[in-house]
Amino acid sequence: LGQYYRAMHTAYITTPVGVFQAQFTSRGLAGLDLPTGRRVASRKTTDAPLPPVTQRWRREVERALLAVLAGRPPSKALPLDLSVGTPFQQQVWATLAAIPCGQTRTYSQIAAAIGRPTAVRAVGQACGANPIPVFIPCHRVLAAHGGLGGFSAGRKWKRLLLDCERGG
DNA sequence: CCCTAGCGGTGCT
DNA sequence: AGCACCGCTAGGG
Repeated sequence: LGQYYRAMHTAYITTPVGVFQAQFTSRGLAGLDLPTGRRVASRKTTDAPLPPVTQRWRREVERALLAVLAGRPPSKALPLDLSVGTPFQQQVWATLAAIPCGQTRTYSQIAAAIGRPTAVRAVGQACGANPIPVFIPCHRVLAAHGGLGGFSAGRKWKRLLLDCERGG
């Protein structure tokens, strides 16, 4: 398996809706920060030098992000590093990753899917701890009775991502 | 619509 | 050990 470097490399990815910030470890994409209104225009967006593998991953993430925002599912799976989570969180995140594009689930359904039907609120917390939004699609999890539910980067982003996937 | 009680994982002390 | 968070939910005004 080789050595595992937890140290992160940061890369900035510019899109029509703002500048995303990606963190990479030696295993792949480990974190994605969505644009926060104030960072969009003025913040520095120049990457420090990246190792060649990371440069390639950066291009893949950029391509995938632009595809998602254009309403198309990404063509290839990205290397994701989800090693930071607890076992419970990793179960939740794996279940999120299995929700097909264009579909949604409720927090209760996720809880049932991992065999903890009453841990609904903990599922919500695990969704909030998801370090790779968009690609671990926590935005596809909605509240039980038609509510949008929360989103760590703000409900505005949740709606935008859902609109991208619904509109086609 | 609101409010409330109950829920379970996580992190801090 | 205890305790205060939370992207929740079902039930009842």
